[in-house]
Amino acid sequence: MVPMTEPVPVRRGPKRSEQSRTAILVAAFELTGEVGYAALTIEGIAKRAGVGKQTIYRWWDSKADVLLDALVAKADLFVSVADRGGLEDELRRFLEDSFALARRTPVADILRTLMAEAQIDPDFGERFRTSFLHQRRGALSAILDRASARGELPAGVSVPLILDIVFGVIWYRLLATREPFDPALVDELMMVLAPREPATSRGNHG
Amino acid sequence: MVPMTEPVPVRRGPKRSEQSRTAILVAAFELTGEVGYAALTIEGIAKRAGVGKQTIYRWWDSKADVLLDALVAKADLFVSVADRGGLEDELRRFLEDSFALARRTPVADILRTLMAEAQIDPDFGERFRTSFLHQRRGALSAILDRASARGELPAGVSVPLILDIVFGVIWYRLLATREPFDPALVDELMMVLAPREPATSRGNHG
Amino acid sequence: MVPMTEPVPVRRGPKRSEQSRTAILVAAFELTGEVGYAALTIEGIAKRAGVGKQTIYRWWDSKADVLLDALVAKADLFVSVADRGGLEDELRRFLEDSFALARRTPVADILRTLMAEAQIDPDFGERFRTSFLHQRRGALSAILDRASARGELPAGVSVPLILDIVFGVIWYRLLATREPFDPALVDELMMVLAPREPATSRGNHG
Amino acid sequence: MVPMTEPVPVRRGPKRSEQSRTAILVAAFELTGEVGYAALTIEGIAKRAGVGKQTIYRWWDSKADVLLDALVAKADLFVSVADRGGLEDELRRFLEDSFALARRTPVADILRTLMAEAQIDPDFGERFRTSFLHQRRGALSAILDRASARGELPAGVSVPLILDIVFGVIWYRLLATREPFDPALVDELMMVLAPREPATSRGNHG
DNA sequence: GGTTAAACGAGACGGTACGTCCTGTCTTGGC
DNA sequence: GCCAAGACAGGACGTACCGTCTCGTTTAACC
Repeated sequence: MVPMTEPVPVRRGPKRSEQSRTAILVAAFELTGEVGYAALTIEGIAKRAGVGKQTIYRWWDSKADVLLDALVAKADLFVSVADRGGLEDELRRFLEDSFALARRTPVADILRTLMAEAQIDPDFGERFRTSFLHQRRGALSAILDRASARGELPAGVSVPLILDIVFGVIWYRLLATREPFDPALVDELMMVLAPREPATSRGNHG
Repeated sequence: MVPMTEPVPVRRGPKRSEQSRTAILVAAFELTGEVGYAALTIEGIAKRAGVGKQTIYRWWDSKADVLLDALVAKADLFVSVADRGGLEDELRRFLEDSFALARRTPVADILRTLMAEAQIDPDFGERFRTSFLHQRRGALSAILDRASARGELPAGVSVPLILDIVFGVIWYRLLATREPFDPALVDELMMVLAPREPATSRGNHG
Repeated sequence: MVPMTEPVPVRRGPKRSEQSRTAILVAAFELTGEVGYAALTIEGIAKRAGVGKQTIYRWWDSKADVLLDALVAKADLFVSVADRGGLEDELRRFLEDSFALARRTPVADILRTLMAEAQIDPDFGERFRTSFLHQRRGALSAILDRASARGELPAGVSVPLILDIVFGVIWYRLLATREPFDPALVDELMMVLAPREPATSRGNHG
Repeated sequence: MVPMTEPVPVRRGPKRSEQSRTAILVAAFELTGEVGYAALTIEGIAKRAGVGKQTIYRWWDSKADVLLDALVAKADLFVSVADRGGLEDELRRFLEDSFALARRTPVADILRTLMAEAQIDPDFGERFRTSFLHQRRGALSAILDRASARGELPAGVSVPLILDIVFGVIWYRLLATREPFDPALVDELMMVLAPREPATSRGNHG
């Protein structure tokens, strides 16, 4: 018997055009900025990118997916997660990086948009949650798990709760109040989530 | 001197049809449940309600505005804010009521949808924020201001921060994690926001 | 037997407002000139006339009927029919008057429009034919009948044929060629319809 | 030097669908017969033809243009113009053919409608005149020019006048009197337009 | 002089069609 | 076989009018 080789996909013809892909992402990014997501259309992207509509439909499921790719391609979404030896340092750094990201207007706009679309289009919601939100949550989770192992977390405050609070506050600001991401907010959050224990007792609020 | 009467706009002609208004709200509510917001159309609402499209356009700016009205008309959105003498009681009650609301599937679905639309349609966003979100925030704010006056708030934790945390956590669950509003979460939140000070030690939560 | 009196409609309440009627006719006339018949609407007439739509619907069946009334009210549609003793004189006079009428731009425009609407709206067509076209035809018919009695008509040329030719040529110019109603055309028509018999032989065209 | 080739518009993409075009013309024709021109709508044509509205708007300017195409496609609008050696024969043949055409109900109905629409929609009017009326006029004009060259026309009767009379009578019957196109009318018209010279007197050019 | 009914300006209403826009699919010809 | 171009069926958009129907006011005729 002949050993099975892998079924060889028989791909003939040209490979995916990187040039088209890039043009599409750029067009989507720019158009969102210019006309807003509501007025963003596949046709508009195609025309701006000098591309056939089919080329977009071939590789993405929706305009939100294009935008998600565009966001990742365009913006450096780095947030520090490195082990710096203590919750204080690491959490503060995470918050500062996250706030800095949320202050970059086009990034914030697209995040808002994607979170919105995730509510309206359930399929995209699934993709957005698993490919983006879970990943973000995992990053902070790593920091907090280390802190938990070190016994740095306040009693009664679980890791999931802190995740909910941190991301909750960030997204709530983005989506609801739209107030600026003031650095002072980092301090306030630190106070609640990683209170520095005074020598004698905590909670001493005169 | 004769007291000025208001200039009387002399409205002649037929009055707004309450019957049509109700039929539209019901239709919008039902259709959202049946086909989802993405497939909800003004035309569909009009047809279901047995109403001309113009009658919808005459009184609402968008399908999201219809849905917002429908939510308010349909759901009892009551959340307790009464002065019960102490933060502990009042905040817990507020959280429990809010969670209960967020557990009612159609209510949660419409809240998600409206928050999403608020991101995509800036005009509706403005209306949603001022007519709905601000009001909710004001309710909790009243509780917290009273508590602040009583000196019940932990040191370093401002009222706005608590507002952000409470609503942040609620909306983050609704929009992002979609995890159930477990009653235990109330306890956890209370622990962080209104820690019961035991006389001797911290974290003693019996 | 008691003689039948008319059934007495027992009309109480206000009489038809002549002011409204006039305002409507004027508005219809003006608007037709300004925006054209295609863009003429009952609503537009009502608004321009400062009148409720119902007032128009109460007294007219269609915008074409309003326009027909407006035409009659506005334009002096007199065409000479008087017995002048000979076909030559009378027919020439009739043609000249008719041409003069057809040269008055707004009159021609409205005639075109009404003839057009008569094709498209069969009910109005019926009214237009009986209340307007028949009357015109009757006028010329009177002239020709007199001429026929005097033996002035060329052999083999019946009255109905002349009616068809005269009105045919006029309407064809109005509707199809839109060429000016040149006075020379009167002469040409006279030549065909009422050739002046030279003493000796007919058809003597030197 | 290389001869310039035409710039070659490089038409890529699908060609116009003949199937859709035909379905549209048939639907327009049928619907006009069934519900009348006033109730004919682009939407109705599209639905009946199983076609998107855009496909109609892409290729035609108005429902009247569709109908004009439908008329040309559906009806054999042939009218004899051949040189038969004498005005008598040729004109009689032209009249008989034209009358026959005007007796075919759907043809007459559509002609009426198009002439009407030409009055109401000036743009269509222009197209109708140049693409249809001029052509008809040209046909008869050819006959008459030949006759004129042969000296067969009665003195004082110009070619344009005959054109006006012939088409005037036909259209006037179609639009105004709606009386049947009786064959006797041909004889009457011949008598006026091409009088057979009695044996004795002049003009006898047999 | 009070009653009653019609005509009125205004405009909300259920509808229908408009002409535009975009969807996602399909077709063509070039590379 | 991917691609740009773009025609296609479909369907919603938001607008404009249709003709009907209140509404409250004004104006006669009748009692």
